[in-house]
Amino acid sequence: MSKTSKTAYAILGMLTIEPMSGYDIRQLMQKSTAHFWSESDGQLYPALANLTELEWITCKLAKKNTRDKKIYSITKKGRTELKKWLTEEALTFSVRDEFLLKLFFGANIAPRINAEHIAARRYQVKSSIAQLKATKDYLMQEEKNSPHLTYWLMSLDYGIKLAQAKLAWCDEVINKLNVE
Amino acid sequence: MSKTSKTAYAILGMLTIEPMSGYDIRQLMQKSTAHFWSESDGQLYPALANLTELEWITCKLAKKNTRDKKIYSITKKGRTELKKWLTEEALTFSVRDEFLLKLFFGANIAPRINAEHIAARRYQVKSSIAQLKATKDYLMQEEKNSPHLTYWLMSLDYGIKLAQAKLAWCDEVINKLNVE
DNA sequence: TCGCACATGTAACGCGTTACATGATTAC
DNA sequence: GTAATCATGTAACGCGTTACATGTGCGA
Repeated sequence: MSKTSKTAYAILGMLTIEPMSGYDIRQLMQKSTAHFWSESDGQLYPALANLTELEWITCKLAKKNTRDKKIYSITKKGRTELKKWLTEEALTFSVRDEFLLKLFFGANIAPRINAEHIAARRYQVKSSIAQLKATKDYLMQEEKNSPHLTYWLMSLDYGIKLAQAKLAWCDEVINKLNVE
Repeated sequence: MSKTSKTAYAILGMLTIEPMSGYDIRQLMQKSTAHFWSESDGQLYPALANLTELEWITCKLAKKNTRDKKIYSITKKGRTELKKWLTEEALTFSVRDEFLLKLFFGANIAPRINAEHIAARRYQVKSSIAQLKATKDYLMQEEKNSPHLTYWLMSLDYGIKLAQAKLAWCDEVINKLNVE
């Protein structure tokens, strides 16, 4: 197991929800953790093979009509490793926001162009709020009894709160640039 | 020039503030853009050499006492390229927050442990707010006449607003976990 | 019948980090 | 005298993305 990559744990975590295929995991990540964590295909599939070899997960072939599908489940060993990781302090945190980097150097171009960039960002943020809220409503209806619900809602509320702060900031700075 | 890396532009932008050494650029990044953008030594120094070769920047040796120091300046060509980039829409945006990933899977461990993680995070966020505010105060006093000030304050306000939202979220979810 | 969603993977590439190497100066 | 800061770089490594390869099933 690699010492720095968290891909394995992201997979293990997803498999505590229910047994899933690699494709399902990717879909679920895009719907649920994308606003703070994501993995690409090139990470996911090799990691699944590796975890199977380690016996942290097992694989069962499912015939879905004529097409094969690999359904992965977490093992006892896998659960132990996951819990160990969940208990440790989180260290990895990285952001790279090209938009803010450009704005930081905004004095080099016309205020109008910066204002346009902010307006575009505002639109994106607004869409993301709508999407996060829709997911929240969906979960509260469809996953009422899931033991995961509390934590899923927490991570969603985090995303919503941050996005709302971003929105408020956009409005504030657009005003500042327009009066200049 | 690489098509995906923004290191070159981050350097060019910094050099529009004033001529600087590689060491200065790194220091400045850590003090100013770290909350949304950063570069490591292994990116910075080769990029400086590369940009000099392209004539987007120039290099002058400064004798600081007996020790050599390379002071870089942005060229006209460099300014043109920077402005071009600043005008284009920002595309790169990535976050990886291990803390939130762990919380998302929090149902697998005791609520108390999750609460502890959140408390640790709360402390970090609080420190970062203090630091961002201190930087803001410093800039408003010491850079009153800089043409960059408006944009620097905007990026700081972004960081402060977001951190405050994070703080509010921490308080909210800690309460939720404690009453359970 | 055309395109999209489902489904699993591999290979190349290069970005970005970490550790290493070196040495001067300054503050305690 | 010794630890921290100033100062510049290189080399190895591997994480993570992107593009490629392949094929099925289904709805319009």
